[in-house]
Amino acid sequence: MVDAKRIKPRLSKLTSLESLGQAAECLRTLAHPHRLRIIQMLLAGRYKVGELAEACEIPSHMASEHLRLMQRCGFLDVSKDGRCVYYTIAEPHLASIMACIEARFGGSKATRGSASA
Amino acid sequence: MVDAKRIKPRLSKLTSLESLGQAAECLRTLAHPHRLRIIQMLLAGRYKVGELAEACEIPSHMASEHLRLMQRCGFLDVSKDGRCVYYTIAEPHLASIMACIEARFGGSKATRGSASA
DNA sequence: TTGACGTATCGATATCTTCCGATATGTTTG
DNA sequence: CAAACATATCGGAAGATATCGATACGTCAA
Repeated sequence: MVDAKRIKPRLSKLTSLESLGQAAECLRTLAHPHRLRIIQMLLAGRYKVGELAEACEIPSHMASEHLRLMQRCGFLDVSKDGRCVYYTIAEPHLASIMACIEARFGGSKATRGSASA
Repeated sequence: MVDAKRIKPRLSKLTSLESLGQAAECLRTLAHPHRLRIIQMLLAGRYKVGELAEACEIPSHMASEHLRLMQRCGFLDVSKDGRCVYYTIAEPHLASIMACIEARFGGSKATRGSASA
């Protein structure tokens, strides 16, 4: 081995740029303080749009837009009850990503056991 | 269930909007296919700018910009060797976040054991 | 029905990001 | 020294995103 090349690990297991593109889209959707808070709340309980908006200190029509964005990329599900609308977590991986984020940025301790990193 | 209210968990442990703002910034930095690939490679080995650029299929001056971005937000460290420049992972949490991303977006199998879905 | 309420949508604007070509810097080789 | 090389920086064009006020829609109560 003439080469430092030997150290080079299996590039074979790189995620395809296409998949990374999807991942990047999801991360961009995630990358907003109000949306992070919404997800954090939704991982912990059931809230309607107005409550989420209030917790984020934004008008509810803006919470609505954030929610629609996250719904359209598969993060959330919707259900209506009278004139109230409830969104729920649809993508289970959000829990572990949120755990990573909380591990790095303080906030809350792990919700219940099973924290990954 | 009249008492959906009962389910409301401690909002007390919400991460502050300020911290979520920082988290969002980091996520935005992460949210790019070429940057994700660069991080994935750097988590696995040592590469110079040109190699990273080639793996991302971009001109190296663009890899350079991505690297600078990630360095400025604390993800990477730099070291020079002759006319080559090596970047290395400076933020240990990147490993766990990358693991989450890989768990969700296929690409590579878990680095060691613990495969999820 | 009317009005109040909760949520959603629209159009415009301000801001940020990505990408590119051109060019600059620093390093090694001849 | 000059030329080749690896990397970095600059300026601008194109596109994406955030936010806002206005307004529309569906539901409930009187």
